[in-house]
Amino acid sequence: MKIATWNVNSIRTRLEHVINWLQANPVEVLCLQETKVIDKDFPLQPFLDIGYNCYISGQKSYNGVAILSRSPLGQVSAGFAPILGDETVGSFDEQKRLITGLIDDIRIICVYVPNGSEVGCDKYEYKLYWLKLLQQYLEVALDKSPNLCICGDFNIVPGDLDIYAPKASANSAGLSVPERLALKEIIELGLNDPFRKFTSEGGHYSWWDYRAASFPRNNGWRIDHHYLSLPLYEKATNCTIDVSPRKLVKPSDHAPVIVEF
DNA sequence: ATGGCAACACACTGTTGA
Repeated sequence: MKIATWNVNSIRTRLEHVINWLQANPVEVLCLQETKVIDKDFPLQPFLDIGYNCYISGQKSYNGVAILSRSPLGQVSAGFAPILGDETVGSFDEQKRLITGLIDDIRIICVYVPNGSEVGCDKYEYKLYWLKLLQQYLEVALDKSPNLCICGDFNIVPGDLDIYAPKASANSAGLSVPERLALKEIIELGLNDPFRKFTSEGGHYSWWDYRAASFPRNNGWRIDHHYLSLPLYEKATNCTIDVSPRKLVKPSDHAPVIVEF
């Protein structure tokens, strides 16, 4: 089984790329982020036509997540509130950043972690609190599901090997100590990064800035990840970043990442 | 230090992204 994640930076703009990619790479599950479209305008039919069930949670202009799956998902829900309750979550589900469903006995969670903008600003504080909620959410989810795969755009560079210029970017959102600590605490719930099971060297990235010829220079960041509970991690046979869609005309700034088990 | 590129909306400029 292959489970892929891809921040598409607008599903309507990237529709042809995603359809073509799925036809060439018929993964069981594709998790999408930054769909940037309200649910009634999501282009469902092209995905139904090629055999994917669609589960979507979108909003106007920003954010938005979706899970596409060859077989129907069970127990689908969006946002933190179905697990954590309205009182804990407050207004944090207004931004559509999490959707989940069950395939076989595997809990799939698709996330778009906030960007954070600049260290110390309101959006950065929002990101840190959002990560706290995610941690609480995962504690419950892991308790219920021994087989769990969370994947998406984490907007955090886990280690200095995961970015082309760690020192120059050290003060950027995505690298700060509190963000990395928040991710570490999430991982320590019992999750594992399958990319690092198979690849120990640096130079492998999933996002490249549109500006300054970042992609041809491979000036990238590895911020799109899967995290697997131990039973799944042990079964993982491969985890790769497919850079080919990033080479197309009008690409997303992110590349898809695929785990196989 | 700054800007560069792309997508979107109460659109031709401002905001967001990472």
